[in-house]
Formats: sequence, C-alpha cells, structure tokens
Amino acid sequence: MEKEIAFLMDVYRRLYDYFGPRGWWPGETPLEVVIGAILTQSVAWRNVEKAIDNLKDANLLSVEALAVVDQEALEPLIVPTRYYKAKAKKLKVFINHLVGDHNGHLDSLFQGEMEEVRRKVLSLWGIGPETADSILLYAGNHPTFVVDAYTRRIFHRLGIFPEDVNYETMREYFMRHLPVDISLYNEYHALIVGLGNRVCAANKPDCRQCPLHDVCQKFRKESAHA
DNA sequence: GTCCTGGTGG
DNA sequence: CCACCCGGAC
Repeated sequence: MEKEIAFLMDVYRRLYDYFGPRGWWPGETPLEVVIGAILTQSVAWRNVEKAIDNLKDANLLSVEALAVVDQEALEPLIVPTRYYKAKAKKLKVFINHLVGDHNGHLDSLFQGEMEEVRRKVLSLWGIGPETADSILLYAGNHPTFVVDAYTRRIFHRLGIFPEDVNYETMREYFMRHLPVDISLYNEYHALIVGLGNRVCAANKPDCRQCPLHDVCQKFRKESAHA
C-alpha cells in the first residue's frame, strides 16, 4: 500500500518537473469549464476553443442565455467540436437541469456530499464518468480524480493497469492511494494529459524524451530486445 | 491516412 | 461487443 503512494507521487513529481504547473482547467468560469468538459469529449482541445469563441461572440456563455437559446441555434456554433448535434443536446440537457432543479446556480448543483453530487451529474444524458469528474473537480472543487484514455494508456504501459481496465477501477486506484487533495488531483490529471498528447502518443511514443522512461515496463521490455 | 482529454444505444 | 455521432489539424 505504501509502495503505491510512493510510486504515484514519484510519477507526479517527474511529470511536474518536466512540464511545470499546467494551470488547469483552461476555462475562465465554472460554467465555461462545464461547457468545455462536454464539448471536449473525444475531440482535440483546439477545436473546443473555436466553439467556445463562437459561443462567446454570440453572447451565449451564460446560464440565462443558454437556457433560452434553441438547440438548433446552438448546433452551427459548435460544429468544430464534432458530433455537434449530440453535443448541442448535451449542453441543453445540462442547462435545463441546472435551471429546473437549481434555479440556474452551479453552486447549488455542487452543494452536498461528493458521491451524491457525482451520481446526480452522471444521471444526466450525455454526461459519462470522465465528463462528470472533470465538472466536479474543475468547476465544483470536489476532490474526485479524473481519469481518461491517456491515463489508461500511460499506466498500462507503466505496468500498473491491464489494457482493458475500466474507468471506475482506475479512479479508485488513484483515490485510494493518493491523499485527498483537490490541487493534487487537478494538477495530476492535467500532467497526465500533457504526457499523453505530447510524449506518450498512441502509435509512436517518444520514449527518449519521456520523464518516466526508466520506470516504464514497456520501455524496459523494448530495451531488453535491443 | 491518423488522432483527438467520450458517451449512448442497439 | 460494436456502430454511431461526424470536424479539423498534421
């Protein structure tokens, strides 16, 4: 048990020393974080920025404006994020719940015991575990660990998870072995994403410049063959 | 052609 | 388990 804490904190320190603080989430307000978390599903963040700029230019970055805008009017603005019809619906579903059950206030939505809030957010159509945890951590200041496809890929290569590990198993691993710390969870996930899209790529990982190469099982195996 | 901070429905 | 949603950068 103590070994896992030491390992996870060593990985964290290496990533932090390599990248520095990432300053996440890249959104200016809690509402923007929520919108970004939905729009970034399976899409590069670069595309999300375009959509958020479009929403901002249309004066739609407020609960009041999003509450009255038609779903069909939302669609053309978020085309850069792919699946724009589905995502327009997801945004409306979230806003409708926020207005209907919380008088439009995110503070009210986030109030209460974390797992209770998480179940409530997860029950909304279009909000899966990664989006829910991103919203809870980065907009709601709840200490939940966000995991994603990068986390699975990186920690599988490190030798920690099987390739087909599910979301909840990964989340529980981090939350069981790390101290409950919002800032740590915030930065750790951001660093994992940084490594995932800059170094530990799906096809051609750049293992030579990876700050984790000497503790990586996959790297050791490939070296053993050389 | 590949990959990108997923989620739903069959 | 798999199809679908369905744009943009490299």
